[in-house]
Amino acid sequence: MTAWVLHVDMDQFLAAVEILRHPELAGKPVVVGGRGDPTERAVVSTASYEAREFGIRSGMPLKTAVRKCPDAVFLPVDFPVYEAASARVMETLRAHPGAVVELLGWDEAFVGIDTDDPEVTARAIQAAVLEATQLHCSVGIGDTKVRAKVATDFGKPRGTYRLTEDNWMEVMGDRPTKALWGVGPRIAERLASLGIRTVRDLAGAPDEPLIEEFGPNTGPHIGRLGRGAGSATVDDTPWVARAHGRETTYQHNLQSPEEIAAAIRVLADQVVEDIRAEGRACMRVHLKVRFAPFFTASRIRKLDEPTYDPAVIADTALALLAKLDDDRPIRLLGVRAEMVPPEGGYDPPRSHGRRGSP
DNA sequence: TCTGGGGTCCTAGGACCC
DNA sequence: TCTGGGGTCCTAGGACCC
Repeated sequence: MTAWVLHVDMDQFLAAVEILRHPELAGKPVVVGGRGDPTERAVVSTASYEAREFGIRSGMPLKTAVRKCPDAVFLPVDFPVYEAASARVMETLRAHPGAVVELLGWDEAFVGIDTDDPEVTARAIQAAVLEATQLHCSVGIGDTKVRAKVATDFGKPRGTYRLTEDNWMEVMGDRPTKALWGVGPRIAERLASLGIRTVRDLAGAPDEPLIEEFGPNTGPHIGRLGRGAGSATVDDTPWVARAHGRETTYQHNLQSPEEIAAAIRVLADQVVEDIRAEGRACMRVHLKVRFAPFFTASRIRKLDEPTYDPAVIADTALALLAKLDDDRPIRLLGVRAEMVPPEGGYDPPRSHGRRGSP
């Protein structure tokens, strides 16, 4: 028996859930995003495969999507329904004998499992998820988390794919560094400035220039990504939130001090609901503001005393905003409350996009 | 036609103390 | 008159992911 990492990823998750309860939408271009109104300021959360054929992608403004496919069906994001579907999926994964399940998001998880035939296990998991939820998923198989995660894309839709030390370079070597999980456009650009463009370039790069460019922790981490190396340990410790925040893009830019203050109070009230539910007080307030046309700033302030008082959080956010001293119209405001850590701290300290050692 | 909302972690640099 | 290191706390801001 060998220890394997499986990465289970639901196919077109939000769109698939919507099609389940609206079967007449099967086969049609379906776009889930915002309030389902493509004339509003909002973006695509998930596009069905049919919608993707028109060039519609996640993160794209709804207004762009409707131009690409005027006949697409636009639906609002319905969080409670997706949460329920997600819970059934994760339950199913946990029920698989010997599986250790680490959630990565609503619609994906790592599954650690000892097996001689990971493809057979992957197929069994796909069948179990389909039976329990009528939803399809793809499964990446790897000898590390990074390789399993990257492998999933080659298995989509409804398939499996295996990436290990043996075929990593053959499959990934000529691809751009951006194809790696954890390398976004900015890091890809900085790597290119070092002459590193492909995964093979990165895998062969010595640590020193990476450390110089990205720092002592991140530099070697990025190098390891190029090799597909890294942790193979799937950790099922329940995730504990560090912070809760709310942000809103306004359909019309905010201009007057009164409407700005009112908007911040609304956000602070919502944030307090969330941290009360968590039972941990706010110790630091983060303000995020996007001025029109598109300049984003963020500021943080530690509170003298942890608090659940929405007025304190709102006043702190307003003070941070005042300090920015920028009177351009505002198109987005965000208030985030960093919470007091739980007794004994975060254990183990970890996260999804974890960077650095080990 | 401008570009969501929920998160996490990392790096750098200043302030301050010993 | 010039000026060491080490450590911690805090803020600013960047980057990534789903």
